[in-house]
Amino acid sequence: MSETDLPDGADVDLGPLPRLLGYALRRAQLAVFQDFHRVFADVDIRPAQFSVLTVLRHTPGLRQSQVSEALGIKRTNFVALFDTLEARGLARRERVADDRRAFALYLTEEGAGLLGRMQALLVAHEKHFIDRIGADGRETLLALLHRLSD
Amino acid sequence: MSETDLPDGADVDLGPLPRLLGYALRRAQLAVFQDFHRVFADVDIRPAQFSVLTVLRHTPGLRQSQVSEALGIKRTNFVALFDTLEARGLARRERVADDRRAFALYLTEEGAGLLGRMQALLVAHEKHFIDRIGADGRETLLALLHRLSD
DNA sequence: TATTGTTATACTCTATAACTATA
DNA sequence: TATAGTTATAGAGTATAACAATA
Repeated sequence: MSETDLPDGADVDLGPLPRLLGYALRRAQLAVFQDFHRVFADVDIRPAQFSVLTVLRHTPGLRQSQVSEALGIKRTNFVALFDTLEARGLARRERVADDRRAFALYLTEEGAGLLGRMQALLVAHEKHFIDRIGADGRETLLALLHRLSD
Repeated sequence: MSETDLPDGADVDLGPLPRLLGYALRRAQLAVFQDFHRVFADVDIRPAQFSVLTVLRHTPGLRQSQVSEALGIKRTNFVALFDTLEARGLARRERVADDRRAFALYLTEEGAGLLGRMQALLVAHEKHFIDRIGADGRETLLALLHRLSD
């Protein structure tokens, strides 16, 4: 190994960094998203895509701008994201009768089916972290996170 | 406004999404990083740059690979990041005597000075969120986050 | 042979300006 | 004039492969 007494990268003391909310949040989010990618690699669904499909199942017929704004995705970036879902046959755009500029968004049957099958993956993914902090820890964490992002 | 009864984007019900750890973490991290950018815009320092400077103050003389690995930054991406800090005169590379492949990294006096002045910004930034969740909430949150990112 | 730092490169995510078709 | 969706584009952030110098 090393000739010095210096620790290797994994053991370096980060000083005050782990006490900073932003740093701790970034590391935690990275860990959770990495697990998401691992679990959902088979179905080739990324977090943002999953969030869109989930919103459409919960509230079908929302307009494109409503979905993108609610999820914090710029409407300009939402276009390609939804194009991908549509090209895969998981969701579709439908013209709105009383405003021909707008699209109403829906899951396809295939999209609903895939989302249904993904619930098992989602449970496994969440469980991986509930096992670390407990059900109570999860509730506490969610409440604190919501108060940060009000 | 709209002719329909549909809520606008900000009021769309996201369904089960806010109950998911990954989603809640992403939204919280976004809120905190946006505040970081707002507070540190004047000094033109980004979160990753701040983390490097902070580690170098706490442990001067670490090798480039140690810093990048400890912070979860690929060594290949660390090069340009540190080049920027060096070009701004905030940090420097120094050849290591017993391993001429490696660089030891240090803050410059200017870097230490800037980091010192940034402590006030950092306190204001953290306070913005401590005001929302309380000092106890912060301790609880940090503990939970660390257990997620073990 | 392995490691440290580097370059080149590509892919995702995010952000802004400008366009179209409708309202 | 304003809005919904779109295109083009540019900047971050992140990932891999391959190289030079050194161990």
